[in-house]
Amino acid sequence: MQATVNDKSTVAGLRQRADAARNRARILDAAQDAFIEHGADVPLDEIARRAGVGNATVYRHFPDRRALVRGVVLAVMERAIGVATQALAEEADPFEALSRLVRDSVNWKIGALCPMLSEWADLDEPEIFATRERLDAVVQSMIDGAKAAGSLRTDVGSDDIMMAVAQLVRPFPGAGYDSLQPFVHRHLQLLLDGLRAPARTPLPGGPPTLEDVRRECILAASRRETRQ
Amino acid sequence: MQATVNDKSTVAGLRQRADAARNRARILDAAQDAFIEHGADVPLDEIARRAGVGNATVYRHFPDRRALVRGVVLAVMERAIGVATQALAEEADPFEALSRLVRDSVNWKIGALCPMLSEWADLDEPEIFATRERLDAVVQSMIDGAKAAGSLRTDVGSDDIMMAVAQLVRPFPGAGYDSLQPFVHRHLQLLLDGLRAPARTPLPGGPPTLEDVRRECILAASRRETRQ
Amino acid sequence: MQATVNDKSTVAGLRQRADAARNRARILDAAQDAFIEHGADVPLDEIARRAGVGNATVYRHFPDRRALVRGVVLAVMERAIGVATQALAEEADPFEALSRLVRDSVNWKIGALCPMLSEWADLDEPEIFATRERLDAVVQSMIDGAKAAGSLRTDVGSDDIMMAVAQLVRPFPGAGYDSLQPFVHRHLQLLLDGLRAPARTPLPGGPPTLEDVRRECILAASRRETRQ
Amino acid sequence: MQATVNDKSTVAGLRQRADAARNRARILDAAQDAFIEHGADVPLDEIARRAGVGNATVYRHFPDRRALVRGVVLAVMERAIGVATQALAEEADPFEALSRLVRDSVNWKIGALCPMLSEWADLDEPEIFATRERLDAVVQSMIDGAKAAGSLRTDVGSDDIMMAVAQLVRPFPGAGYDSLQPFVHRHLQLLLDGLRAPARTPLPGGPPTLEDVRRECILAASRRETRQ
DNA sequence: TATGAATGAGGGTTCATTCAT
DNA sequence: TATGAATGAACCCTCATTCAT
Repeated sequence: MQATVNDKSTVAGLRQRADAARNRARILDAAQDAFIEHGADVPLDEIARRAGVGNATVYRHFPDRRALVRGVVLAVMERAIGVATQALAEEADPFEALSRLVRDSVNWKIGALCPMLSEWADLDEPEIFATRERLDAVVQSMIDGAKAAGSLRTDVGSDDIMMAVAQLVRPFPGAGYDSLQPFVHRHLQLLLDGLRAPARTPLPGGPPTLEDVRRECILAASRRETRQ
Repeated sequence: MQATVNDKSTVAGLRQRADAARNRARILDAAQDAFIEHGADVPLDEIARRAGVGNATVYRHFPDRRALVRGVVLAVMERAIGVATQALAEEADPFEALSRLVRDSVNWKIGALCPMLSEWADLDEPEIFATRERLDAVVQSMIDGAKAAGSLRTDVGSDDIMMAVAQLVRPFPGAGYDSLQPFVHRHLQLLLDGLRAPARTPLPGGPPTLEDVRRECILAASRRETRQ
Repeated sequence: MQATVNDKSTVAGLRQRADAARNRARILDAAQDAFIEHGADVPLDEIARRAGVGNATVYRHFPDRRALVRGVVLAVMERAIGVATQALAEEADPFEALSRLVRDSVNWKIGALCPMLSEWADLDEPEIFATRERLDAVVQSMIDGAKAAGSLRTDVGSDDIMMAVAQLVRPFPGAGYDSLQPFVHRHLQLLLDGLRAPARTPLPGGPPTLEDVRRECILAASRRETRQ
Repeated sequence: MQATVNDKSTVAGLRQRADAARNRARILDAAQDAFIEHGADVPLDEIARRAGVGNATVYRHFPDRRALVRGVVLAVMERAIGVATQALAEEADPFEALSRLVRDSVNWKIGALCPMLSEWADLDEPEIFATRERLDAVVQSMIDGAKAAGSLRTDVGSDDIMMAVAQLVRPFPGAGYDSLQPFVHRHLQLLLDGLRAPARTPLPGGPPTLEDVRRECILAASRRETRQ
């Protein structure tokens, strides 16, 4: 599964040296934790230090911060797909499967998706896009099942839910992941209760998608450029 | 009301110059938006640029980042108190008052409270503390009324709600406030639906407070220092 | 005596306002102490603070740091001339008069001449030059008398002595004037003992003058420019 | 001998790269001259420029100004120890050995010890302390010998002499080392003549030590803090 | 005139990135 | 390939100087 996450490795099936592969994995792990704890702006030297390699080694594996963010984001989404797939397979009630995914989001470290929402990720990059489609697909099947079973309100979309979860499990800036612990499971539960059918009040507007957000971001960015 | 938010201004009744007052307000506004969009670590030069003043002018009004954070946090809380007080006075149903406060949070920019949870804020500073008590008091009276009226679930606390709202209306990093528009009102409505009595499922743990979060943040920071 | 020390004041005999004159004196006093304690690079705002005036008032009286340095240097030299003249008049033995001037140099704050030796003073400026000539004259008469009396070695010049004194009473950088107290009077006494006739060993070279130093400084500066 | 002066180099026998060692030496040399010419507050960028390296390279070798001051002070003291030891070994007359050390002080650049008296040096740091003890020991043995031989006045201490020498060979601020040439050897000779036995006049007070100066400096600094 | 306010330039320091071993 | 070293740009903050009241 990790094998699909490659930057320079396994180009044309070229097997990379064992120690190089090990370094790559250690860098990704270190980066994931560092992103969660310090945000996407953490010094790369800090990541190198955590991984126990020289800073230039980080650059060999990931030419810049974007590439590193990309690697981490792909790894996290793969993990999420795994969790969701398993939940869907093991839970009879689709709403329960969704709940499990949401509640578990702290454990599979959806928080490491933070940089995905920062300026450092390119959501349109093909592999990111494809992986996100696969994640969406499994979440969507949960949602469809739960709506059909009458346990999930029908006016929400898959991105509605994923975005709300991502917001709620996002650590406060400069605070680190632990700062969420006292609240996050309560917040997620409030959200799940709000998602239950029947809907207590209608939601304003229609279900938007991540693309809508991206459009806004791009607009905002261009406005910012103009201002300068 | 804003008059209580002063750092160097109106000390001992000394009227400050009109242009200085104007600059101070512009800096606060710029800082508020910049904190929301980029977090508490945004370069002060960026804030100066947005405010249309030289960087040293920022330092004249606010001797360091802490002072600037303090000014923004105080201003936001004052605004929130105003909104909440008015809602409480005008709405017959206390849950409706709470809903109005929550829905309006995008307008009074609760997101600017983010830096309050960073290392740059001192929640124990007297004026901050007093203002927070006043805000808590009015929110708490909403909550108490709504619980008494049987419209709000009884297992939530005031900080539960404020924190969840703050998370949901926080813009994506580097994205700007507008990026939330497609989602934010839906998310807030989902939250409000989840807050309705009767509670559909129990919340895990007991209602925590901002202090619990602060404690975690400080612990994390000290752990970070230790590691180095 | 102070009346000769003027920058913009008493232009064409125009009497300045009493409060302006008072401010000017306070600024000079504050600058003198600040220069002694912190060196010629002390912030002008600090001087304004000590003088109890606004910073712009300093600029009104002294358009830039050079002018302020000039004012202080002139005042100190005037004081030195006074001390020397009096010593010459009161002491029968000219070497004793010289000793008194040297020993007293700490009191009349020759240390405030520090900035004269920094990049901030222009020794060729007419009034500075003239005042220095007057000081040299009185010192020279002491020296001539002492040499004639056979108590001062004959191979020293007036600038030899003044420079050595200035060096010995110069506070250590960043240290302030008090740091000298434990040593300075011993050092000055060692110097005076070394000046006694008969000379125990000949001095290398001939007696140089301040101008020789200036020539070296200018050469060094031009070399520095070239290097860049 | 220089080998004992290391900060990061040769830790646990780890050989550092040749170019890094070269840079380190060039930075130390440049810093030494810059300290002599401009004092301990000279911009580090200026030092980097003189050394022909980027400013960040200075920071790599010396994490802050204190470390750089420490490196320079250690190097100078080592050099002084070398000169003094050799003089003591080669000169039969101990006063002559002392004279040679004093006259040579311009060459071994005792002036670079200035920052030792600023806020940037920590005289209690173990290696500094130990090196100073070694320097004191050799100077003291000169002095003891010369006193015993009846050629040095008995009321002076080792720090008396070293401090006076340091003062006399200190270049004028902004002037560069060369500006001293016309005077410095004459001043040093005057001092040596004043040091000869028998003493022509008694010295005021008792022989103080560097520690006395440090105490004054620290007191002055604290007073300065208090005033603010 | 005296003053508080504004500002641009510069110094200290960190960090992403490139280079040389 | 992996690494320590080097560097320039950016940020925070201070200060000399100018401006507006």
